[in-house]
Amino acid sequence: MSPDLLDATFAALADPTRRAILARLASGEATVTELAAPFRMSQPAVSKHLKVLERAGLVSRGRDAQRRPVRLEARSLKAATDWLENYRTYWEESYQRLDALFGELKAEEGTRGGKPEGAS
Amino acid sequence: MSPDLLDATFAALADPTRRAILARLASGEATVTELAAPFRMSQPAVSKHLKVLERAGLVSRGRDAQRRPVRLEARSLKAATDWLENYRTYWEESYQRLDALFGELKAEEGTRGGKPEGAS
DNA sequence: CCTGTATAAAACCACTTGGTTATTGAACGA
DNA sequence: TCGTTCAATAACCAAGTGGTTTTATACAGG
Repeated sequence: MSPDLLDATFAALADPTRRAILARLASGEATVTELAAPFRMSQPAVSKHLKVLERAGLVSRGRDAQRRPVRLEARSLKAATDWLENYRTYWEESYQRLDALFGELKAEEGTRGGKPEGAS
Repeated sequence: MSPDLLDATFAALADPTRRAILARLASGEATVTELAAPFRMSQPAVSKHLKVLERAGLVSRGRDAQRRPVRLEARSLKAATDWLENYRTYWEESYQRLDALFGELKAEEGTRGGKPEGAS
């Protein structure tokens, strides 16, 4: 995933209204007015949110007469999740490795030459 | 995870500088000036980014004399990832369920009473 | 006690964001 | 063709963001 897309995706997910829109879309396509209804918010406001979601690739638009149905774009949702998952795993591993090392050093220092725990 | 924390977390992750800071922290604690060095950016700017990361719980600060070492907060990183993963799974499942249903309906309609594909 | 160092805080600026209302555009239905 | 409906665009506004420079604070060490 490109950094720009990551920026756009996380930024898109950072808004509760947009997360609610995604949640709503999980139960099927919807038009802009349908999406706007529950939000006590004007139609243009929702259109703006949709544009943000679209720029992040989280959503795509169809065409049905004058309606522009919105649908979840599962693929790019998965891409974003995978990215986070991979990085998180890596970060966590590094952290734990360092933490273990630090713990070892501290233990050594404390006991002056008698490693207490099962340090490899 | 509370909506506010989700907002803060995704917003924090939406900035490439902050993601780079997290990546850097995976290889160990660092001070503000250490973190600021590679970024051709002033120290206060980095301090602001750190405050954003801290508000999201992604990072915590220690105290070592006048230094304030920053460390990755693996736990809340995991919380965020888990949240996304759960929701993504749910969304994707709903989507696929609906998509399959839609495919079935279309097939029925198209062939007028002779399901062509292996629809269960 | 003064000096240097590490960080935070303040004040400021340009740009973006999330919202509004009003207007325009596109497609249908009669 | 005319009105209606769904959505996008425009123009605007308040508040937030990401950066700056300058100033203040806290601590260590001679």
